[in-house]
Amino acid sequence: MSKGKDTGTTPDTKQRIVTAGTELFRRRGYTGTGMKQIAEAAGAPFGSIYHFFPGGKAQLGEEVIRTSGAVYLGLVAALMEPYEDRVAATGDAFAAAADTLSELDFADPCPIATVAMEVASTNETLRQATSDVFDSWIDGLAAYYAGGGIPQTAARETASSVIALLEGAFMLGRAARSTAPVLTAGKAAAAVVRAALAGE
Amino acid sequence: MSKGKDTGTTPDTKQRIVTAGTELFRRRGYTGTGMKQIAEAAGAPFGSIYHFFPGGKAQLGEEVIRTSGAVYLGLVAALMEPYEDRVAATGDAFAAAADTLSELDFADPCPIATVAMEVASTNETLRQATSDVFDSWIDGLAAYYAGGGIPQTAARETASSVIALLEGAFMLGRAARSTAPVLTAGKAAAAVVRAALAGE
DNA sequence: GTCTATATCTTGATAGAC
DNA sequence: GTCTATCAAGATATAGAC
Repeated sequence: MSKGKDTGTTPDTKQRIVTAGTELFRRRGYTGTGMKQIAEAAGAPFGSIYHFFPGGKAQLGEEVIRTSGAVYLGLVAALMEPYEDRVAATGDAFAAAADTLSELDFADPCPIATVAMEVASTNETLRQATSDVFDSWIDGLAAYYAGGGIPQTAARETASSVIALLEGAFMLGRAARSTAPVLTAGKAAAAVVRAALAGE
Repeated sequence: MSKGKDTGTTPDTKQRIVTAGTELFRRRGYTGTGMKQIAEAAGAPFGSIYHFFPGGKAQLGEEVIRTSGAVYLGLVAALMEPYEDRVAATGDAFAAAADTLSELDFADPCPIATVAMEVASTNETLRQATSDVFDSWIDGLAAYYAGGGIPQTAARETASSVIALLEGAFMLGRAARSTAPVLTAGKAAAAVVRAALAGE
């Protein structure tokens, strides 16, 4: 899975490095995580990181952002699309997110949020990567809302606000070590979707 | 202003250090900012930082969080309380926030958000400080909404969601280098307040 | 209280044996 | 491809002259 052809013999050290990076970044942030910590957590020798990522920390960071972004796009789709009722789906998704938050012991349920804040004004390449990921999520969610009868532009605005609500609620919830802000945001998100369905 | 009695003779190096820390933290984050950078930006000798903050970076970080938290509590109050119409006030506040975002060239308009994400799982003292600040903002905004006729608990939930919406919109806007997510979130926030006023 | 010099540790990254 | 040793530069923090 790491390249075009996979013989099945590779232990895939590279994937373990990406996974370890994802887990550390969401707890300690991008600048707060060292390459040595990642190597150790991945059970990989230090030099292997630079073998697979000659571009160093920035290249690894970008791969972490883009791959976890794609994974979460699929997760959200799988979670919500079974629902016909867009309002109920939105509320339930926030309830599930609240569970995830406490299961992670208040590490960031969003794998790219902390990194996105850190790099927005400091690293143009990584900033663009986080922007692309957020865009893909908004597009996916907008398509789902549009399928429920919300006009295209309104659907995209609704999706943008719902994701903003979720990310902001994660921030408040992590700070307070409480799931309450996320559950409360779920009610607000449902109200936003309801208003959009009613045509503002 | 730095201690109990102020003779007026002090040049107040301490305040310049706190200001420089605030500005750097919102652009480069907590771990991404060095003590040397702060000293240089403050125009203060390096040793002065440890003179005023014997507790080092963590003590400075806490002071930055709590003081800028108090400042922003006052700002928001001054911005919104003149309005009688809670829905219009909320929408206009987001429009003003969008302006600030672009004026800052997409640095974080919220002085503690990036830091809050970084420290939530890594530094209990600083995490508590960010939690206290968010709480104070929610309390202040909740009182304003309650003054408009929203019942106590609903007012606090509304305030929590509005702040989540704002923080999340800042995140999306910074990543995209666009004010659109903030303006869009303003409409959603107005809808949330409107729903609360209508009694859900 | 101001400021410089420095100690100590950790970072990202590289070289090169195997 | 794997792994170790090491580099140069950065970090936080401290000591001590003034």
